[in-house]
Amino acid sequence: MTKRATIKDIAHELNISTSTVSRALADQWDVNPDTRRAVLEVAKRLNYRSNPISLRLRSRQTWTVGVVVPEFINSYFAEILIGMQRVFFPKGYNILVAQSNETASVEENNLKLFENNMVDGILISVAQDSDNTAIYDRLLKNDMPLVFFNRVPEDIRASKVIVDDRKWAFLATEHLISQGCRRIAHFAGNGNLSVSVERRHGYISALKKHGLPVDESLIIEAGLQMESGYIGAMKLLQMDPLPDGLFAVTDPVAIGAMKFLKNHGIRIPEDIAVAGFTESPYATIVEPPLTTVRQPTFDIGVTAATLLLDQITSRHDPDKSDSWSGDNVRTVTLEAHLEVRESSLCKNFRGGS
Amino acid sequence: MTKRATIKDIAHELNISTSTVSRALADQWDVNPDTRRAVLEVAKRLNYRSNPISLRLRSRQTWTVGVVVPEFINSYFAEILIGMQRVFFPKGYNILVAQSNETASVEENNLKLFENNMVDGILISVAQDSDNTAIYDRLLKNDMPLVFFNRVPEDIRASKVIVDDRKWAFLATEHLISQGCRRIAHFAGNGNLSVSVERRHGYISALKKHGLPVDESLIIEAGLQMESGYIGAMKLLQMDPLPDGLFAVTDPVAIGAMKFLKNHGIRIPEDIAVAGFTESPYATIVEPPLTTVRQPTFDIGVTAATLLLDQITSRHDPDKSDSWSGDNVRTVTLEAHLEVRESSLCKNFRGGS
DNA sequence: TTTCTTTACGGGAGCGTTCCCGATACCGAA
DNA sequence: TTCGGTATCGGGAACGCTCCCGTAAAGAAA
Repeated sequence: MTKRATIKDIAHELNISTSTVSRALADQWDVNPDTRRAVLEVAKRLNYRSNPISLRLRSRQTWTVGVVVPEFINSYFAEILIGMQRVFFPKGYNILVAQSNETASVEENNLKLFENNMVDGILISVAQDSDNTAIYDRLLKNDMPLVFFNRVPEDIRASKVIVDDRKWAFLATEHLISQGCRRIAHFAGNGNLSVSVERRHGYISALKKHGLPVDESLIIEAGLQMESGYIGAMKLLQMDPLPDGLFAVTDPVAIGAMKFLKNHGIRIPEDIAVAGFTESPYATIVEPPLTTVRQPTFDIGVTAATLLLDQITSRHDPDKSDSWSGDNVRTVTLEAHLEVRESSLCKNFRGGS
Repeated sequence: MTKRATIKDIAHELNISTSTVSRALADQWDVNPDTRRAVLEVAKRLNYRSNPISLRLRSRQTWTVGVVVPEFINSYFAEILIGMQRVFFPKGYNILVAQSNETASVEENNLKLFENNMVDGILISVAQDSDNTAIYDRLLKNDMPLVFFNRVPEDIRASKVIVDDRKWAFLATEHLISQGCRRIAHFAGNGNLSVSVERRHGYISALKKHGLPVDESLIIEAGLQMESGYIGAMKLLQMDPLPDGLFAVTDPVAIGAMKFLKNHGIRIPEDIAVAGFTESPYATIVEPPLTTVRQPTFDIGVTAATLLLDQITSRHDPDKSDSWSGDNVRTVTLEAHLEVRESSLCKNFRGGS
């Protein structure tokens, strides 16, 4: 009852060797159909299931991959994780998840944990204040399969899965302009994070394209979460005149700002139009519903996982093993979608149909 | 570079046996301090880290636990998972997470996956339509450490971590009554789910205690997600007169209902006061902010994980091994908190300070 | 009959580690 | 000198499995 049947039990029962049982179970050619049948029957009767640990020891693989995310209570990364599961589970891989809590040192510990556990590969979206480039480099040098997604370091030669943050920030800002906004503020994320930098660039180039002045005082550097939205909105309120548009680096930031502004009698979108980034369920809950850029979260997970899986399997191929020439380094850019909602429908449309 | 140092490498380098190295690393008594020092030095130089797989094979433990949740994009279960991580990671255990998507068959597959992976224990919150009692029984009979949390089966003799759903539903309903509501509708979850049953009971007994009639037509059985809120609200609107209160089985249901009602010109809380259950970030985002019962998610995770850990470790104790007498079966009930917000502040308070 | 090939199976090493047990060497005591 | 004791170490099995290699039996080809 409590003891799990092993290959030895089957062998003993049939008076054959473990080798033969192993071959029968593995459906090899050099085993008599009769014995194979007998083996399978006994295996079924004893409810035999192979011991995954021994297989891992033998194959010198853990069949486990590690995923590091900044957090996963905001549904964005949770959805990505589901996409990754869809790829790895059918292939017999397990997934270990760790949160960096936006902290570089925690991220480093997570990576060490994964190394000690000898994961076969790592998927990572870097923390807000991360400067762990040296660690990524070491991992890559040690031949650890590694794929970045969503938040990626600039100067690392590794596979990445992203959306074109700059492009979609540009389009979101342009949308605000098209709605009649002329003084558009931007709540930017922290400096060195790829998504922050790119989205800020997109914002600026949209202004430039449409001949609007780039006013640095309208760019408020805060963070990525809701509290940052509050803080930014406080500064916003002190401006005279109030900007007529706001492009926030993330939805939570936008929502935090909206809450603060509404509490102070500012109407959205009439007084100020708002757009966020990275669709979340909140966007449809908040009032008015928030214009934002919807990312293909599930696909991001699937794509990143597939890239990693390629690296893992090709590593064991005798094809192109040690030479770096087997170029698995790819950057995949996925499409997104600008989800226009009421929070930004204003100005020339105001009072329209 | 690519090869990980083993105990053999150290032994070879120092011309001693692997046994001695093992003992030196394990800090045993019967090893010369000098050799121990030498071993540790070489280990450090070679960056030796023990191979977790071989340890698992030897110890006949996987140092892995499985967690089955209905979903984890709604932050509730995500927060619980973080609590579990806090317990297991420091002890060297890994966590495998699987979603049942509220489906019994998927849940069954998840459990089988965990069994095949030989997890040391399982934590589970059962799916909405689950009737996998036979499977839970089999797991328990096979000595699999098992702890239920949040959503638990009634008739299973296993450890459980819950909040008193009946009590808090009672208090939430009573709160609506105290606000002047006299015809309170209830959006109930599906029939057999523990939380649905208990919360419905709490709702009914609150009505009874305050001498209000229990009108079965006011109890609308839907689901647990936002769409159920829409559907319920549709039926609500057809009632004449409209109920003046609504207690929804979950926050998403409440929020879905609010959205529908607001779209149809119903004012909250003036026309109908609303309360939900299970705090989520949405509750503060939605307008008006939603009254709800806040659960100690992190503690639920910590508690469930601790109970499971106890079972796992005590199983390997020679103390009380095979006999069932070592009673690890416990039900822990954690406290919650009624979070009163504007969605339910009405009637006698209306127009007040 | 002899030789060769095919078919089917067993032996045993090895993955990395722990741990039981036996062996050696040295020391003081008889 | 001999003996029991202590400190230190090595040998080897074991965890469960795969896979390389060797080998026996049986049939086919010489």
